[in-house]
Amino acid sequence: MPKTNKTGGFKAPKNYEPNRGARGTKPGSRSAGHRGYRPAEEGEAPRKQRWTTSDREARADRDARTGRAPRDDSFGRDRSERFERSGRDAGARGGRDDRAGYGRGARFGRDGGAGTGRDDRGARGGFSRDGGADARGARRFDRDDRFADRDDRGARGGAPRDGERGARFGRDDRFAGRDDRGGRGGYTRDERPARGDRFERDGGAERPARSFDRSDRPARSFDRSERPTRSFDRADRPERSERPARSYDRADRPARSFDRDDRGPRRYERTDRPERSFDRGDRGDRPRRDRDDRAPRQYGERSDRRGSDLYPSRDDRPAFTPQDDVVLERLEAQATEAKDVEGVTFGDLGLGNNIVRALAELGAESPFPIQAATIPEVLAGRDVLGRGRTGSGKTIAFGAPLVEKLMENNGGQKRQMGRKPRALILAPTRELALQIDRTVQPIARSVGLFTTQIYGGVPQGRQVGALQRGVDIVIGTPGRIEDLINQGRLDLSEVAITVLDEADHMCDLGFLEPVQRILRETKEGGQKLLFSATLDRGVAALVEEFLVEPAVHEVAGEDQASSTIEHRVLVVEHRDKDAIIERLADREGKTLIFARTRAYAERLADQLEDAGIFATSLHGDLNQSRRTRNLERLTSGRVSVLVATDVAARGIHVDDIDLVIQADAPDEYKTYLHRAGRTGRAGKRGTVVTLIPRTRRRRMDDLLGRAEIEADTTFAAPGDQVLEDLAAPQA
DNA sequence: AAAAAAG
Repeated sequence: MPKTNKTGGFKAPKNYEPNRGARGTKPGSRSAGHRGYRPAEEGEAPRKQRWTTSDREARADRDARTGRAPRDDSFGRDRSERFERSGRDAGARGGRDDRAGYGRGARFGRDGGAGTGRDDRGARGGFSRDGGADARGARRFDRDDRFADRDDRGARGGAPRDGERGARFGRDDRFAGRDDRGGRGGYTRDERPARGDRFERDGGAERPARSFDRSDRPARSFDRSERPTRSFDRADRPERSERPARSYDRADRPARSFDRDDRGPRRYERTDRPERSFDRGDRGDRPRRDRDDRAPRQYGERSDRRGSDLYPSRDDRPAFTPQDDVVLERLEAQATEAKDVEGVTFGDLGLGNNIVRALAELGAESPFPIQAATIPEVLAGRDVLGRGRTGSGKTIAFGAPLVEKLMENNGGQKRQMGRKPRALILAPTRELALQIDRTVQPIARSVGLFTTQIYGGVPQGRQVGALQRGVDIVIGTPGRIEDLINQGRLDLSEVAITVLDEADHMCDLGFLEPVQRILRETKEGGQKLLFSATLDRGVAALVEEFLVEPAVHEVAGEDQASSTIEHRVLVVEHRDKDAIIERLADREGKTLIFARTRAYAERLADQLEDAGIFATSLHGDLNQSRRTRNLERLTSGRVSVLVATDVAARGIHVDDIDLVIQADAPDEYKTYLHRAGRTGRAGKRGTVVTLIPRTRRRRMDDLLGRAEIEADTTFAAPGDQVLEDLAAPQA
């Protein structure tokens, strides 16, 4: 057996950035406290330490407090030795050490890294280059040629792609590499199944559960009794909207639909939730199964419970202390309805002419409800919590008044060199930071203010340069911002307005503390704005420390029922999963596929490409330039399918995605809502298809219940009509 | 599991 299969050894080193190593930088970080740290041996002098001792202490301290696993130094050392052996590029990967556990050793351990994967293609193409641009260019052509070729190719049979197409060298190599890796000589493409075999092992997360399942057979016979409904369901599909098939499903949760009708926009105000206790009791009947089979779920549920009050939780035990109750109360939102803002203009809300014009140029002629609700509050200087469905215009809701306020407080000292930033916008992903800047920058420019992006994954030189010239609004991600603060290159002491986009995500474990530290750097008494599509008590830690009597706003009637998104759940056999995804993705229209891991996202993208579908991937194993480029490919329509991890789940806006496929179901209902929010934007129709194994049905039902989503659940196998229907373009 | 930090 190949030694690498556990870590997905065929995966390419995504962050390999050949241009860095080519400059002759030293390999890997060697400073104490870093993963690759190795005390000087082999007569090696300690490397330059970029972080100060206090930085590292702070980090160690934080790691301890967040319960992060101690760094695995042996692994790190092992790896860094490999890097050294490979004799290049290790320096380029420095900062990524934390992520490493991920098949990195495997990737490099084999043969010094050459020729094992996609990235190396590019590397090989540009090995002699001095700058990354060439390499990237070469790679792009490589890809594009491949697409161009595809049409000519007709059947992608076993015809080996020979070297006659120089531009595609990478591809061929990749397969060669794969053979190697699998330890399985010279199969042709037709032998693909072998690959699936390996993948199955890879996706084996469900495997153990399966054997358990077997002992749980009662559940299965139950399933069987449901089977007939499958054909029934299909026959009925035209009237799907009526959801006849649901009725049997509903038996679990009778109160839900009732509840729905009853519910006003302020869902969280409901105090009686009969169905919940019912649920609990039901579960109590099978304690054993819950414990053994679904430990992770219990965990997930718990965090939901703790974190939710804008969304109903299915728990009626007294889960909060009096102190929590205060927070709960503070989070009660004022609901604004669309009709409340009819005829209101941005000017009416208090924005100046320049800004109104800039907004019009961005396509925002009149304010959306969330904007009408929050803009006056922000202008009045209040702290604001804003919740609005994805795509409801949150960026403008905070961006426009923020600019207006900065302008008002300009005090005549405009555009001073090296002036300190006066506003900060934090986002959880780089893509989102970029996207926010694309909206905020034109607004800021319209009144002569400057923005800059501060995020990782790119050289900091330009960012530092911009700061030295002086900017008014900093937009970025926590890591680099904190880094620059520690370097003394970013001073937030004049920041009077701070915005947290996707605030609840920023409060997730691991994100919260950097965010808190950053907020503490900002001006005391500064205004704080928290926005998200799913804003719940998870933000309490921030609210308590930083917000003073915040105004809480949401948009009335913005629940899933009024959404333009249709939700479907497909129960599939694991072995069919890839084929089903392939069928669903082979369609007109833009499709976004979510996978749980980077490796799976990459593999799926590969598979789809191999099937002749224009697909690409987006995840944290790609370097930033490729992340940006791949996202742009979907935006521009050069590919129609993007396979992404949850890096793309929140906030990312791409026009006209009409199908979202969840290759792996999310663990949290909020994740579901955010992923689903990538489609059905601006009132357009969209479909969300979630693939689950049958063992996950109940868990999925619970999740949908928390998200207040009604979804049809059907069994599906390759060749089923339901797949054709779902793949059909949205009307 | 993923995200976010290394001229």
